[in-house]
Amino acid sequence: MVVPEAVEQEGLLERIRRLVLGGEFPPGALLPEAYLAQEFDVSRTPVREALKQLQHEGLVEIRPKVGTFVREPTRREIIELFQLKESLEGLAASLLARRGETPELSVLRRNLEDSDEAVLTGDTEAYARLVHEFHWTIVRGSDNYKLYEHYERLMNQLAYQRLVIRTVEHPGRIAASTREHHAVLEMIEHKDPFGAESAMRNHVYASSREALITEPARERRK
Amino acid sequence: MVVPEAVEQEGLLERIRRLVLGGEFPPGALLPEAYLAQEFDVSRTPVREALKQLQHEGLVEIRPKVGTFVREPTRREIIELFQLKESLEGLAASLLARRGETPELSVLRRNLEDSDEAVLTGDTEAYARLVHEFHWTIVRGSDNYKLYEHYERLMNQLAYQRLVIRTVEHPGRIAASTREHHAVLEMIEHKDPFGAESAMRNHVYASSREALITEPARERRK
DNA sequence: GACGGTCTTCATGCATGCAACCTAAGCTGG
DNA sequence: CCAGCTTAGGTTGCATGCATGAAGACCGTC
Repeated sequence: MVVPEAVEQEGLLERIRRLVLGGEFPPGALLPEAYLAQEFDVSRTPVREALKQLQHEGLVEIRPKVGTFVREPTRREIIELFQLKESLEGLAASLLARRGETPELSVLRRNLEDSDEAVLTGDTEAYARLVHEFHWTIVRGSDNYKLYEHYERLMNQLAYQRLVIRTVEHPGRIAASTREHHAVLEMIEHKDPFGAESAMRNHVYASSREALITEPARERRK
Repeated sequence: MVVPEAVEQEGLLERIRRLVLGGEFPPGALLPEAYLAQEFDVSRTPVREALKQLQHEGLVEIRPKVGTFVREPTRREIIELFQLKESLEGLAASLLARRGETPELSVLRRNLEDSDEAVLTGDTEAYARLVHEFHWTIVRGSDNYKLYEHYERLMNQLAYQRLVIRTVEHPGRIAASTREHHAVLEMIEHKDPFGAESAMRNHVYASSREALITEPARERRK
């Protein structure tokens, strides 16, 4: 699947998004247009356009005439987003299972081999990367680009990178997660859409529960 | 559920979106910033911001240095979007079935009564409106605002209004659709999340097949 | 008549300037 | 000492001007 990325101005949006997701600015911090403009050596106009995008993605909050602030999803929103994640990834697994032999399948097989090894060696960093690849490969393998787009948006809203790191650190979770991944791939290889969807949803649900346990219940700015 | 709508500049985005969805400009037509600016009595800057939003929603295509054009989804994209619709509405029905007695349930009951009457009297216009309300009520009743947001975005991409009109005109479809609506509500009232999801997905799938049959396979601008 | 090159026209992309407005700090009076 | 008001600083919101670039028309030539 081709993932077009216009280099033109999308670069700026990407860079600002990375800035926000990367945690360079703590949640609640002010993101002045002028600063970003100077930082990226452009004028305020394209910065404004990018920030408006990020607002619609839910990553920042623009308080009119006041400023743009880094937004942190509430616990409730995270739960809501994980429910969506479960549904979308379930759909992706189902669609992938319907397809014939695709390049994504060999990627998944290789991924699980590497994951097994990462579990044995205790390389949590590599494991986190492989988990990431596993999920994205399934979504890309669904051969549904609109699903891919919505999933991308969803992941951006989840500020996923910050969450998954903590989740992976749980000792027992890694082994369980790997087993679930194997189960998902097995269903896909058996061309069982329903089973694949079910396995995927179970996996996402279990994974989200872990993430929510780790996630402290913090609220801010009434 | 509260649906906040900032009146500030969202009004402009909404109005331009309505212009595009309403079919005032045929697909492929040029949407000059200057024209829109004059039409809505603002400068080009806010118009540009709104158009960039619509581009990310998939409603328009901005060809750099050339112009902004109304985009028509391809047949393949419509299929992809309907698959997403099936998944999201299935999730919504499932979540609604998990909830206790909510105001949305009485809305749905009333909706089906009115629908039955519209079927008898052959009032297709009222029926189309009721179908619209039925689906949105379920999504709102899911009590998942992120789902609501993604669904809204999905529906915008589907340019739904143009599609559903043609679908409803099929004679046999209306009766079947009503039966399916009743089945969905029954599952929800029985607090059967799995059954509700299943019934909803079946309904959306059947409805999408009708829409795709009616939809001519047209492609444009290679 | 057809083809190639140039040129005009037009729309976007971005920088900049100014006004509106919100926030907070400081000041004054009680 | 505190409360209310005033004022100054800062940030966004929008209008405007200019440069860039693309697409089509037009003209000259073969």
